[in-house]
Amino acid sequence: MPELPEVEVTRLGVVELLRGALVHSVKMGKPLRWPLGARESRLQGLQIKDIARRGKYLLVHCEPEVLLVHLGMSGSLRLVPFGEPYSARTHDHFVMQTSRGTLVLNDPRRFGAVVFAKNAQAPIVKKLLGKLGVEPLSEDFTPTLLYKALKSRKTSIKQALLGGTIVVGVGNIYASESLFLAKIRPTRISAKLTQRQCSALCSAVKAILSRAIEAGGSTLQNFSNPLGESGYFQLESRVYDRAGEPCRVCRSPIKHIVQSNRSSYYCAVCQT
DNA sequence: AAAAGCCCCTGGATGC
DNA sequence: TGCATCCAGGGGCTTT
Repeated sequence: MPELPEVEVTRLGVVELLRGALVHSVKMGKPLRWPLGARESRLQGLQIKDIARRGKYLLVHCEPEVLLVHLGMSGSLRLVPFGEPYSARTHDHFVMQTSRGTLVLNDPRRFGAVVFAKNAQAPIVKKLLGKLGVEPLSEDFTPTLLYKALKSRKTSIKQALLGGTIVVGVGNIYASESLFLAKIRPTRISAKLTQRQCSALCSAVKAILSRAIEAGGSTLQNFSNPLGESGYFQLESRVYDRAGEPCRVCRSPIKHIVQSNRSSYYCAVCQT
């Protein structure tokens, strides 16, 4: 579920309420992708100063301690406001009670993680965040940066986008959607993109991701924010999961291919 | 440095 | 109804 927009919507859904909250207790369930890296009791008494995001990681800053939260493929956070009863659900694997409410990570597949770091300079932080590319919605992500980064890559543009070392946050859905908007086939060799195409792709990524954030996080399934608020309208997919259906621009059937075990969708007429 | 494969895990959809 | 198979929004790690 979670690509950058969903992670950002998640962040926006918890940051105001949790800023300033004191951690009362932490309870881990089944093992997630990585161990917490500290005793649960080590988190007791921490005060949440802010919640930031880097790529698809949420950074719960307690100054100097940091909790890195990743939603993996199937994770979601929910925040039960203080005073309301928390009732455990299947796959709740991280439960943190605070003075403002209970923050819960629910993750059926357990590819997600909550990792404790003593401070922002800790080795685990460097290991997980150190090689990440630029933020797609920042001014750092420019056509020039993209062009230069792609120049040395022999892999397809779809895989380069997904890789996360050039630009972060573009997942499998939005990669297909961005490439459609930029009129570039997912199979195109990265190094062969022209400057003009890089410019179009850079703009497309920014447009697709920011639109999805505004829409409240679009996904195939219903996505609700951590307070359980639904009502977000579903962002219409242009190509993702639309194999055989008519292109919304030219009506020719959308193609489906597999690239390194991930599905890609594109219009063979609109995208070159 | 870059790229390709493997793996972690559960659940829903599909097909026999 | 039961069971096997395939597929799914991610990404770190190992090997080439």
